[in-house]
Amino acid sequence: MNSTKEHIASRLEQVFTTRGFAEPGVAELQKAVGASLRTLYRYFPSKEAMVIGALHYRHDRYLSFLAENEPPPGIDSIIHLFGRLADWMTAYAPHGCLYLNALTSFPGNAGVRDATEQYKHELIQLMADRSGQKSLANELFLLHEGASAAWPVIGMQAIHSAKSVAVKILNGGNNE
Amino acid sequence: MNSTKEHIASRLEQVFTTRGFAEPGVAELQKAVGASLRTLYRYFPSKEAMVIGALHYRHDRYLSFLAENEPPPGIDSIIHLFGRLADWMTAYAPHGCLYLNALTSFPGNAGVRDATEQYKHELIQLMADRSGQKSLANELFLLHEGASAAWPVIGMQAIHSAKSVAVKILNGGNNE
DNA sequence: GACAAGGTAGAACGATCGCTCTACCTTGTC
DNA sequence: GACAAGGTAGAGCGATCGTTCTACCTTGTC
Repeated sequence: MNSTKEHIASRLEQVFTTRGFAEPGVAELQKAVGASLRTLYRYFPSKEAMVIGALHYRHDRYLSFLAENEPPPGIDSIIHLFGRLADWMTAYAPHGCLYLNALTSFPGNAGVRDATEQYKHELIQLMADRSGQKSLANELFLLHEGASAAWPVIGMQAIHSAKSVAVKILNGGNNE
Repeated sequence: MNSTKEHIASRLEQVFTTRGFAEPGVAELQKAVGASLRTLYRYFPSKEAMVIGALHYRHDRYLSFLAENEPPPGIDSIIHLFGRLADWMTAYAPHGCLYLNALTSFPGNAGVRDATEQYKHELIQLMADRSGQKSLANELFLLHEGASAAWPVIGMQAIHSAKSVAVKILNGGNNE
């Protein structure tokens, strides 16, 4: 990705994060991006492309954010993951998970749905790898999504509850 | 609420449920409602009012749906609740929780935020009452929100995981 | 110093948006 | 049978939407 495009994607992510997907028009996006309308459309030829570009940019950024100072697989790795999630939500996600937001704003959009599918599979795989317990991957993913989704409603309590439940099921031994 | 208004609210809920909040314009809402534009605006004088009207209508409907055949408080009541949630999502919520959808479609809207706050508090109270364990109310609410939010992404697996985690923490004894 | 690549600024397009308005029809009441 | 209440049908408002376009300005390369 060339650097102008990357810069634009980064700004787009920021606008969608703070303003949602439905409310800002392309004029507002352009102003926030700081480039001309023509340049914006050169790299992202429609509003839909801007949305999907922002999602992919966020995904890459989130994965490397999670990986910082990552301990070896096991319960500590999951605790660390939820700690990173708390930092992420605080810093970058006032309105919750960007993917879920996009999906609910454009329920009929195929591009958004595909991007979300990919995001989901990679995260479930991540849960399996980092917990070391494949059978708990779905439950851990649910806790992750639940915490992100409930964040705009109950804030840090969402992460706290999710982490606490994660520890319980990881210590439970019985993997059902 | 008079019956015309109630009928309109019911149809509005249906449209927002299936089509989201951002995509349908007032013209589409009117067509789905089956009333004239003038009548629609008589009862809900703006699109925002239509959104909030639909949310309140859904809330009442959801609470009485959950209450059907409700067992006495305890673990069975929570299991029953997640069973009802599964039925609800299957029948009425292809794109997840209507409140979360509204909140993410209009992150800046005060009316939507207030309605969601009220919804949240009533559900947390419900969790406390039905589990009989006030200290688990937040965690149970998180599981409920997580299941609703993850539903469009992983479907019934979301409810299954949430219910299974709920049983684990209710049986765990240690309420942290 | 000609030229292509890629940038800015912003006018203008047709379509659609939320919303208001006029004109008329039905129904129940006195 | 006059009248108010509340309904339908749908044209039309100004504003905004996503998108395209023209016109001009850099910058690096041959």
